[in-house]
Amino acid sequence: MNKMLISEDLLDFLKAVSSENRLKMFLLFADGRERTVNEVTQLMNLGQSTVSEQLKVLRKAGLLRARKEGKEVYYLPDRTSVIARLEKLTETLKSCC
Amino acid sequence: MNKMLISEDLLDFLKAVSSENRLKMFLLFADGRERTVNEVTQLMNLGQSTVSEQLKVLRKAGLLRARKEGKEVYYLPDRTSVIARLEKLTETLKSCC
DNA sequence: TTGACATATCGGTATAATTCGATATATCGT
DNA sequence: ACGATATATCGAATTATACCGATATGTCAA
Repeated sequence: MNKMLISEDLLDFLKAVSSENRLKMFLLFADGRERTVNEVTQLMNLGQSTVSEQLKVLRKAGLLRARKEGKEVYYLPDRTSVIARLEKLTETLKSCC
Repeated sequence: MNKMLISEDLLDFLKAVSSENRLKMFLLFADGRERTVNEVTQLMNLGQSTVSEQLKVLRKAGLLRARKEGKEVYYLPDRTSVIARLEKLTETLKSCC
């Protein structure tokens, strides 16, 4: 009855948070404040290009959103999307229980 | 207030479910029934050694438990642990929201 | 003890992910 | 238009992951 195939979206979400650095990066936003790529680069111990790429991964996976203002790009958590994906994950995994 | 460092356990859990094949493997147990390594091997399109290894990953990550009976090893979902880790994840990720 | 079977481990290979430095692109101020 | 700054993209190197076949280990039955 339950054709539980795994959605692309869910898998992207899981891949995004399965990297320690990316997860740390995301948790920088725990205060809800937005940050520029440069700010994140300072806080992480990684090169600028790396941070840019990984923030993009987090964005495509629905964890962050990006807002461009002048020459800067502000990233911020995508509250709605994160919650939706968490619920989807919970529903999927709990199917066994 | 919230010193949110990432636990090894949580990361293992995330890595385990971030692979499509491992996730499929886990979802085979959606009916709650236990299965041997061989049974899982039949259902997935993978070699026996691969399945054995990946089931071990799922077990170490707290998704499955293993029960040995004679020469067979029965795997089954670890309900309690899955739920605990899901809650931990949810709590961690929702810190931003 | 031997043979058959289930599972685990090992060694190797192919593929994918992470990271970097260099460079390209975009925007701003002068 | 030019220089400075922020970010993105590219190409390459390194490292990690997934997978396989072969083999080892453990268990049972004869």
